Amino acid sequence: MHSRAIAELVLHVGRIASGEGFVEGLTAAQWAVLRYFAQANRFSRTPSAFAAFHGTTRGTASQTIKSLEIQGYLTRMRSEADRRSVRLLLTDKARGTLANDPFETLVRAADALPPGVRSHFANALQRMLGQVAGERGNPPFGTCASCQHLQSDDCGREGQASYACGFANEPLRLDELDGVCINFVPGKPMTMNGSVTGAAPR
Amino acid sequence: MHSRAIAELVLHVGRIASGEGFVEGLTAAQWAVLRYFAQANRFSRTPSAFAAFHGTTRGTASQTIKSLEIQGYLTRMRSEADRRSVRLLLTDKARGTLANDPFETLVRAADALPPGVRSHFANALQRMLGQVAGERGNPPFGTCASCQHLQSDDCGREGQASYACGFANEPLRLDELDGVCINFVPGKPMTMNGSVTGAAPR
DNA sequence: ATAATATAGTATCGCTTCGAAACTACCCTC
DNA sequence: GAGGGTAGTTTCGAAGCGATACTATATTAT
Repeated sequence: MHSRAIAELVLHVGRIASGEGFVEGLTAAQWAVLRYFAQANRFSRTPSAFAAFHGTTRGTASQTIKSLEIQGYLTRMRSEADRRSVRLLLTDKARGTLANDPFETLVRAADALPPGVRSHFANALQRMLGQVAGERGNPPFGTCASCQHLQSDDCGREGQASYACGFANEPLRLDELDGVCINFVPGKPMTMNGSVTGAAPR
Repeated sequence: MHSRAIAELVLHVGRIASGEGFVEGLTAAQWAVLRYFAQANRFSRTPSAFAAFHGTTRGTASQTIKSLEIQGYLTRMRSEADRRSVRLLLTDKARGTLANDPFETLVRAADALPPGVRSHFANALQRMLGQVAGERGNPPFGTCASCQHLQSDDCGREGQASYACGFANEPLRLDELDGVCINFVPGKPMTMNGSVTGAAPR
């Protein structure tokens, strides 16, 4: 199978999985917003971050978000730190609805891959994304696990490592490490030694 | 990496690669039409087939095709066999323009995968497509190589096999075996009586 | 044959979405 | 505190889409 056919497959799978968007009365763009805010970390739950992620304009993102707010899927809070900024959170209604996302068929398909294949598949996809995003000037969008800004400080205590984001200068809870972040920089993959770098997060 | 993240990656790669559609003055939908008619085989170069492939309606497909015809990217011919039907062909202009398809970045990314990884990647993708298309009721769309309708008649002569499509009852030229077909049925991968059939799965 | 039904494709209508540009409010630096 | 940058919204026009109705041709039943 040739590269062109593979590329076409990627597009086709995505189109079929996310198209037919009118399940549950939501459009494809609206599903994308809900999915984004379900996986974005604390620093990235803003209209601008979604716009960058989705490759659209802030204006368009703003409209889609507003429509979801009106329907009760999102709630907004102004940021304390930056009064221009807005925090969006999924409502319980949204979390329930996400189970019916047409996109879930694709999740199941990924889940059905044999475990060995799955990890290689994911790696290949991530490489492709890196290359495509690079050529197109899109931000990479990854998780803390492989981000240059991740700082870990295990303090010599067993099983008690604490993490922080060197970019935001904020400590990170363990459950936050899996969130997608707009400030992601594809740095080195794994943990570092016990030395803390620079200023300690307060 | 979890299944959900993988699924999201597939969508995201596809979105970034095919989005930003206004390169060369064509929209994303128009690029999709050009790509389709560049790879569809003789039986599948019709508006309806494209609509089925792309997961849209015939009306929408008709509009997009008309716009491309007006711009000189497609030419139309009425079918001789079925006078309702229409054959669309890419013009030279279209073939030249396809080189600037934003989608080519994705092709390059697929091409940059190590050869061993690439084939596994393609297999995994195809499995996922099969599952998703099945759940969603989309036609599978594959090539003759793995289609149930493919009939080969090697006449005992070495290297002189001739092929035919049992569905259309038409002989197939060798160069037609790689085209995507709307009548594809995912039958057995490699039928052929006891003879060497290409490379073994490595 | 003729009628009924199905299919390929097109045209029209209204709704939604999108991107561009203008605008407000806020932050930061000098 | 002035200037420039950023977060977000609004407005507007263009394009896309899906639904529906329509024409023309095929196919099947009677």
